[in-house]
Amino acid sequence: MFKTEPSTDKGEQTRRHIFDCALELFRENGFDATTMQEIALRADVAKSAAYYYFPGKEAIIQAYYEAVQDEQERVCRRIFAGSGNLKARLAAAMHAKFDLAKEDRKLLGVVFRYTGEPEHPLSCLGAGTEEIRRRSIGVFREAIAGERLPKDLDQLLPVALWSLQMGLLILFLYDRSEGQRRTRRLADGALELTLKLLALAKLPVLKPVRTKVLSLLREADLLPEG
Amino acid sequence: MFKTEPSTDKGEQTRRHIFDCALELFRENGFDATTMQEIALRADVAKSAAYYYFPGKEAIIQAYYEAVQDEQERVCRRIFAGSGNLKARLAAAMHAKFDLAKEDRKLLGVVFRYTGEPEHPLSCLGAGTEEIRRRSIGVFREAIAGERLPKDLDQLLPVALWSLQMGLLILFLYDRSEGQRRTRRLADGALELTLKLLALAKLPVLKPVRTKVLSLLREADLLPEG
DNA sequence: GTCTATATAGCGATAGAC
DNA sequence: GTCTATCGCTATATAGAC
Repeated sequence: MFKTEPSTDKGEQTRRHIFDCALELFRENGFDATTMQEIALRADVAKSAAYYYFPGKEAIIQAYYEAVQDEQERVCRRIFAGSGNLKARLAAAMHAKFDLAKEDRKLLGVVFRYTGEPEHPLSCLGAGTEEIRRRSIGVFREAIAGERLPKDLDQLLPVALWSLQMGLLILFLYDRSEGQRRTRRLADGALELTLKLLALAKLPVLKPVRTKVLSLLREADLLPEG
Repeated sequence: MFKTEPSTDKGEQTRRHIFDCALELFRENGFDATTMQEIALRADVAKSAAYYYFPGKEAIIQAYYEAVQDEQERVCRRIFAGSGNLKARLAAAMHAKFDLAKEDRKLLGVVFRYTGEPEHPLSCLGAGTEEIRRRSIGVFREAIAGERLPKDLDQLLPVALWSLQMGLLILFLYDRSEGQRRTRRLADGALELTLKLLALAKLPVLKPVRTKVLSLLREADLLPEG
């Protein structure tokens, strides 16, 4: 990956300090309007010190997204330990990320900047972000862990829910309703629908459809273990 | 929009010439590796002449995407005039864009660069690209024009098909199979499934689901005429 | 390993020529 | 309206100091 993990205490502190200052500036003036120069200035280090820890501004955003992911996992693990209700667990996973990102919607948008560029190390669907994506999908895997589903659905659901979350995150960024309640309602509705479809998927009429969907996705290499 | 429409013949020629040279360079060296300086150099104009016609490199990509859209419409109109088969029309619309972009997959990725930034003029979901998006959806509207569907589905389908196309386009960029046949098969399968679901949507069992989906999307402002 | 000083090259804005 | 010359600012690589 991209990170230059500092190996000393002092380095760790400097890195953290640069990171904090950068986020401050991003929040004050926006991502594009902030320069590495300004970040270094506020952190009281030379510009090249900032580059030593982060290859560029985008790497700082990536670190920010990883922090959000850490926090989501912490929150979800606590909730999953308590509740046995599937719908509540899924809703918690979805809304946790919204809650964490709601003050930083402009920053979050940058995470999607290289979605269309497979080779870019920061492409949110590319090889460079595989680990964080695996963790992000893992949250949903844990959410449905107790459900005893057929094996194919057990593979399909976490990826499907993660895709849903990514799509909703984009809508979230465009949602100008207060507290983004429009997107939150859509998320709730989509989850309800997912659960309904999950039940329907077992009906005889829909059996061929279910098989078709799964084989299509498998062929397109969109499911784990090809 | 972003365009500086030249009003003289000479201006139109210069613009076109800069555009052609830029595309050449993008194809040779990639988008990010190409500078406005180099573009101007190849086009035999001053750098600021390039900036006079295009506010930046991204604007050139936007113009490229508009050219692709023009061509897709031309191709589709010809096909739609001939064939009455719904599935063939939809497949034609999907594959037309793939065919046009297949040599320029790296360039196309840049079109998605500002997807997560609503205010950016080049955000492919933002206000600045509304016209081209309307046209892109319109292709699917024309494809289903002869179908006499219930009014709600008539509104839903074009937007749904356009979303499908956008999603498939991203997979298309990541698809390293020869001729991107993996994505093309997925597209065919997804269309088949869509038509199947369209038929199923009329079954009594699924009536509440259909209503739910439509009201959800309407609430989230994802359908025309709110 | 941590960080600074320095150097090159591109971006994009401006004033103004034609 | 079309285009040029020029300028200040930024990104980022490199050599090397501590």
